[in-house]
Amino acid sequence: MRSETNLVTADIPTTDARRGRPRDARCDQAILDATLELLVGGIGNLSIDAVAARARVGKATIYRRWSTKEALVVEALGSDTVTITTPDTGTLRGDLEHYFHHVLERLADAKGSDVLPHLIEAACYDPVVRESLEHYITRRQTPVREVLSRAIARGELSAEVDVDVMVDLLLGPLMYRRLLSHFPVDQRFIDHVLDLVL
Amino acid sequence: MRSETNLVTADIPTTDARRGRPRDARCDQAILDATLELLVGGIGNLSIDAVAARARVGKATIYRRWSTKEALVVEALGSDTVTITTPDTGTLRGDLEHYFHHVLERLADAKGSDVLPHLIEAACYDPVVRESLEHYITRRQTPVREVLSRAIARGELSAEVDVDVMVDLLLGPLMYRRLLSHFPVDQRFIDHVLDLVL
Amino acid sequence: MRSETNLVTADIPTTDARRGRPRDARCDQAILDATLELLVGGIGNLSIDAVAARARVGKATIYRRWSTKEALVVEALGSDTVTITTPDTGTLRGDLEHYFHHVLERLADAKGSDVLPHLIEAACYDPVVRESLEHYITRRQTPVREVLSRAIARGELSAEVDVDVMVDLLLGPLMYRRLLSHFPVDQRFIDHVLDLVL
Amino acid sequence: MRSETNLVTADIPTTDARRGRPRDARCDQAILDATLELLVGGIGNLSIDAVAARARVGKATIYRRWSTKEALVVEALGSDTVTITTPDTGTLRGDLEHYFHHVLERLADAKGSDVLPHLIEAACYDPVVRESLEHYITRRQTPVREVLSRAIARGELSAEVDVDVMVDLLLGPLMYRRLLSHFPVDQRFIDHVLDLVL
DNA sequence: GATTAACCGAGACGGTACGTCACGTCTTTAA
DNA sequence: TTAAAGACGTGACGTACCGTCTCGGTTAATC
Repeated sequence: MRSETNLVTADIPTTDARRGRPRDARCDQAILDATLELLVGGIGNLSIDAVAARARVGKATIYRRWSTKEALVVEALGSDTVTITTPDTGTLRGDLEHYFHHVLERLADAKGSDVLPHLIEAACYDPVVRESLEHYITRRQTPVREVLSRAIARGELSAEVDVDVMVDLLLGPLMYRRLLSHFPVDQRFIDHVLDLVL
Repeated sequence: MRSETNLVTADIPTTDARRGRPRDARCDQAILDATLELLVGGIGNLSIDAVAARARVGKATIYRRWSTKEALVVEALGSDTVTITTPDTGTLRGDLEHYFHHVLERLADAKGSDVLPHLIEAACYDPVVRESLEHYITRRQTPVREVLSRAIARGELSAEVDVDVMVDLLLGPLMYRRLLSHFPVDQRFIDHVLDLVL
Repeated sequence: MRSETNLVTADIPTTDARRGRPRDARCDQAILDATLELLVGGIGNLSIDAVAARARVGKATIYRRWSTKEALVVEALGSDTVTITTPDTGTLRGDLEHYFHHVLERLADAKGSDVLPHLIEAACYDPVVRESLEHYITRRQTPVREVLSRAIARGELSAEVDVDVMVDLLLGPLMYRRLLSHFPVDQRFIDHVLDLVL
Repeated sequence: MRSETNLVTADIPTTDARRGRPRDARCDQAILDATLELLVGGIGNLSIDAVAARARVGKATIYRRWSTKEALVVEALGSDTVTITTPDTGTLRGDLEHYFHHVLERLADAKGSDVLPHLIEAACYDPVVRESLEHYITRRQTPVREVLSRAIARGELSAEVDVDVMVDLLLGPLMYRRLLSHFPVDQRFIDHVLDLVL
């Protein structure tokens, strides 16, 4: 399974079929778990040495799978399989309000987290991280895209609307305010955005 | 001058008047120059040691002035005094198109730059950097705010619109797409955003 | 043949007859060849990984045969079957001069070789290597012993002389000077030694 | 003092006079002490990490002074300032017997030590270690040389005898037997050697 | 003019983490 | 059972920066 969807793993030669001792899946899991556990202390305090120690694994075993710390972190975050449920309230506005409500909660929980900003920076250097990050982001956008699609199907939204742009328009302001502005990201802000966009 | 607007410089006691040898202004400049020169290689390759070596300055001379690497970088970027002109085409749409045109150009120039993302991350840890970053961002938003204000004055835009939110709504999607998405930031995208927001 | 004289090989159970796949003799040869080839770069750069890679052999295949790197090296060197001829010039002095002449030539060839010193060190840890090293040394001493025996038989040397000590007295200074001193090991030195000992 | 006689220290630029913070002599001592303490466990178990930890010193502080582990060990051994007293019994034979008696004691104490063999090997690679090792060896030979000089002054030994060769002749067999032979290095052996040489 | 205090360059200091290498063992498929 | 391949835990390697600290030596304002 990992070999199919893996975007960030260090290159595996895969010369032919599979020769030699296969990788131990328990190692993958132990490493990812350790990463998530250490991640709560901020990505700045997350060292490969620490992950290796906590996962009771050699460092080489980590480097064999992920070429950089960020690649590892992205995958660890991705394995955080909190299923994002797609709301269905009947109206686009209702669905979005529902979705943003959850987002606000998550923001409040992990407020001040430096993980995403760090990955954004890492993505500048490492195209693999970049790709993986985009993959992660896309996954998180899924509910919004579905909500929008349904709205178009219902005729509530013009079929001419570019869903990609619409997603950026809904999520971009939120991210922008959080990362770069001193204004609060709260319910009032969400309402304003929805008022203006819809 | 520096002492007035400086937000990130390390505390200077300046207990009384000033005794002892005064700081050498040429050092400030040499350090900032060295920083800008090394910054082209990415902020990841910018070490204090390297800056000190290139500026032919002791490390302590840097730390005496800036408490962190990011504080130094922010100030070095601040000396990048490209004045952002506020367009005035008569219509809000025209003004914004004009403004975004410039932004696109800048993005194309320094594409893939990691400086802003890095500062965003640094701002998570260091409130001084955060403040300075917001200050920098606000400065860059000035033209948009002015354009919006004029539109409201002209009655082209409802007076009820929250300008702060409107700014996020215009700039957020752009930043979001640039940092997190694989979709291109181009004229077409700008048009779409303006179509939907206005 | 190997199984008879082998002193350092890892234990082979050979419990009963032979079951399973028999060992491939070509592996032995490939490993020894690879070892000798890599040995020219110094024993410090000789890793089991490298030998395995060069011999196109699994590491386990090496460990199955030799328990340590040094055991492997000793055996590889052992295949260096330069027969040491015993000179017979009629006089002890002449025989020894003849023998040392050859030794000087060999020293000049492989000067600076680190193999013997390394084995000496390895012998400190591993009694098997120690034994094998002594065996190797004894083999190289054979001509001297024979020459001395003949001298005693001829009455040229007192029958009371301890041949073992005499051998150390002749070869020790040479080795000592080569390994630990900055003085040259040359014909003049040999002459001096012979003058003093005989 | 160190700066005068130091043979193995990593190159100090010494661009001019002395700029920058001078090296802390206490670090030198702490490192050498730690090295000697750890050396009892064999040189194979002596890691730079361990020395640094025990000396409560950063690894860089070690590498700043000694480029290799062996260079460090040699200097540590050299700092072992057990003064080797020169015996004076009145006769050459008596002096040498006295000296060898001490040597045998030392051998018995540190029997099986791998330090010297290891340094001999290291000297093959690193000319600095080689030089330093020779220096160390020469220092240990001092009593023998003095004893021989006195014997020549007394007329007990021909003035034509090359002292350097004589030293090799006396010490070489001992070292040779210890490192390469299975014969014991005992009083009997010493007596034999002295009988034959004198 | 002497004192004093902060500056300056240089670079040593104790640390932390890095990414690599080799070790010797283990685990797979294939012969 | 051996073979090739290569993953595994371990542990040391030597390097790079970090931010702090000492040096000898300036450079003014104060005494």
